[in-house]
Amino acid sequence: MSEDSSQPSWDPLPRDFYLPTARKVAPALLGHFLVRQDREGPCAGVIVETEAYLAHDPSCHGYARQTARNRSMYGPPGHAYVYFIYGNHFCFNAVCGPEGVPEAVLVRAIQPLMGLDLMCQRRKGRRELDWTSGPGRLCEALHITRPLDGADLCNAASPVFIARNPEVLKLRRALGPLVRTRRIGISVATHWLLRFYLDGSAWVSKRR
DNA sequence: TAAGTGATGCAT
DNA sequence: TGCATCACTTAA
Repeated sequence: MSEDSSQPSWDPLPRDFYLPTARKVAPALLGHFLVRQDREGPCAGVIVETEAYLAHDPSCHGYARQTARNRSMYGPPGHAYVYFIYGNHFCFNAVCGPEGVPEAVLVRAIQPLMGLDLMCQRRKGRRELDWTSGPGRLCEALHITRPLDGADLCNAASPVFIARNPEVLKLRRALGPLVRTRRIGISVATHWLLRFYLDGSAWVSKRR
């Protein structure tokens, strides 16, 4: 028995990967793997769309001050920041920058890789392109909810983590070009170019 | 294009 | 306490 779905050989990105500003980390995450494992089994996808939220960015949840909701953003890098929005949806972020500096990368879309049956179930049989093409959609497909807030993304035993793609450059070439645009759904700092995506992926949530 | 959904955070 | 806001999704 070499490897099976119960013992995947994922190699988590190290904590110092998340130490730089989210502006740098957001594009660097493209092509790596978001991995979720729970009682139902493992699920994973290629990260194809991200947005950076910065410490001195008025659209960042941590901009004003630390609160109960954004506490994880102020913690050490390489942990999850998961929040509930619009009464319906969760959004998943990777905390960046040193402890005390509230920065994070919102993962807006992944391209399904494994656990497709689970994603299909959780997304109620919708077409595959709609499973994970949006921040709320991917959280539903991977069953990412508030209890995962603060989870360690640098530990392969964690319920959610990010694994290194050893062929990330090759994959970026295949799914490129890498496009940088304005962020989606915000009302301030709307012109800042902090959204990044791989234009060749059909799972990108919105073009432009 | 707009309604739904409920936690959050700031103003009372 | 009250209420506007919200890093979204779906159905139309």
